[in-house]
Amino acid sequence: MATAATKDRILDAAETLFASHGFAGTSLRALTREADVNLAAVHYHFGSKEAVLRAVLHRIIDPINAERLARLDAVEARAGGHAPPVEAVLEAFLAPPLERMHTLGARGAVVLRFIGRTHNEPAQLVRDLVREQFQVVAGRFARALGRARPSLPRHEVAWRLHCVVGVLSFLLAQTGAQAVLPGLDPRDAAATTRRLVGFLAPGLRAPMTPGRAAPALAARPRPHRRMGTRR
Amino acid sequence: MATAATKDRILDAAETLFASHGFAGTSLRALTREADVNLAAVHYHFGSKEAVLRAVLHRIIDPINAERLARLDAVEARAGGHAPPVEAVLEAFLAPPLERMHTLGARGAVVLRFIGRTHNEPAQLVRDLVREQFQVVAGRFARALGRARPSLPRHEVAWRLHCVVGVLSFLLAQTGAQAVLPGLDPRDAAATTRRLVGFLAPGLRAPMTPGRAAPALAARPRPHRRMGTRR
DNA sequence: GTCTATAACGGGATAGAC
DNA sequence: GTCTATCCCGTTATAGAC
Repeated sequence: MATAATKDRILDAAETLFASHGFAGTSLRALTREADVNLAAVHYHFGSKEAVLRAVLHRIIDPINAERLARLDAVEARAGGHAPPVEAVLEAFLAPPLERMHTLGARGAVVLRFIGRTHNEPAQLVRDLVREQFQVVAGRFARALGRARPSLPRHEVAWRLHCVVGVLSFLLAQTGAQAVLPGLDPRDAAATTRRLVGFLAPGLRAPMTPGRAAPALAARPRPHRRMGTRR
Repeated sequence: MATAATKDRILDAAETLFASHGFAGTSLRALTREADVNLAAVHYHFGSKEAVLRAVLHRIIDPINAERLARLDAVEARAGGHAPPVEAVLEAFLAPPLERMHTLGARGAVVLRFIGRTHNEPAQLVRDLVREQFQVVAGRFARALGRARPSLPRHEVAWRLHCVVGVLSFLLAQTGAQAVLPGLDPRDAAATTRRLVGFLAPGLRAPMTPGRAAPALAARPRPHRRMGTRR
């Protein structure tokens, strides 16, 4: 069908450009140039720039979140009534986006960057849409992690999961960038996942931070203030 | 002096708007409205929108990075030839931006969000400027962490520091947002720092991830693929 | 469904009076 | 140093022919 091709070309181009320059930084003309499509076609198929964004977001994020939930189901089923270990829950959360790289082929790197960016997009609209789609997933994973670490207050678990999202989105956002991640091969999703789990799981397993911290923690530079007042 | 007031009002407004809507999402007209300044004044004082960005970036980031280095100096001096503990190095890195909140008063929350955003700004220009200013700091902290964990390959240390930046920037970017961080009081910098150190230090202390991971880690849903091909 | 043409407006930048 | 007025271009969106 020739008509579907146009629509998909628009979505592909939008992915690429939004991933690289953000929503506000991408004009519809740049989009039509990249997609080799007429300007009016965009409005015919989607109605507005905002609608294009919504479509792109769903196409990318929905399958990943579905896969996350499916894996969490599997992990919990395997644990059979018990709380699954933190590492398994983490992997169910982290692996789906990382593995997306392969199933998407050439578009993989772009999509990963897109996902990474969305969580910190300046455009309010983008963040709202993402949060909305993400809410269910975050809730289920927070509960799973809470069961794995019952000694932690619920808000602490939620906060730590939030940190996990921060790391993931930051790394994804730089996919394909100039060697910022030495030794990290974005095409080896399994290795990246293991590495991330290895880094994050200890933090999730850590006990509550004590009011008074480790000995060296009190080390502040004595009156040495060089923070600079306004010039 | 009445002339300096205009320039500073422009910088203040730029901070606020760039932090909220990003570089591309902020127009010079919006800027002049916020600053209550004439459009031509912006060009007189700075020359271009890009130059405004550069000025704002330096005003915010330079003192924080200087403070980071000063604290790292202090921490290393205290260790007296030995490698300072991971926790102390982490705190020297994390505390300065978090404490900035206080010294800046009302502008504090805005500035924090700005810092968080810049690391993931869609605009290439912003990321380049930030990377340039950040390079020296990142290098010194990576070396300090490497000395603290001599058994880790250098690129692994760099990668983990990268993850730390990811967490920090993600949290900062949401400063002042709608209760996304339950239980985290952005005005108590010391508590936030402790909490972050408590979460991140275990990951930095962790040994290299083994090729084959922990038992539960192999848990993948068997042919269950629901990742969704393109529709 | 796809095109051209254009509307209606906002963008950054600048000239020149004061 | 600060203003008004204006240039010129790019922006989203739409009308209407094909």
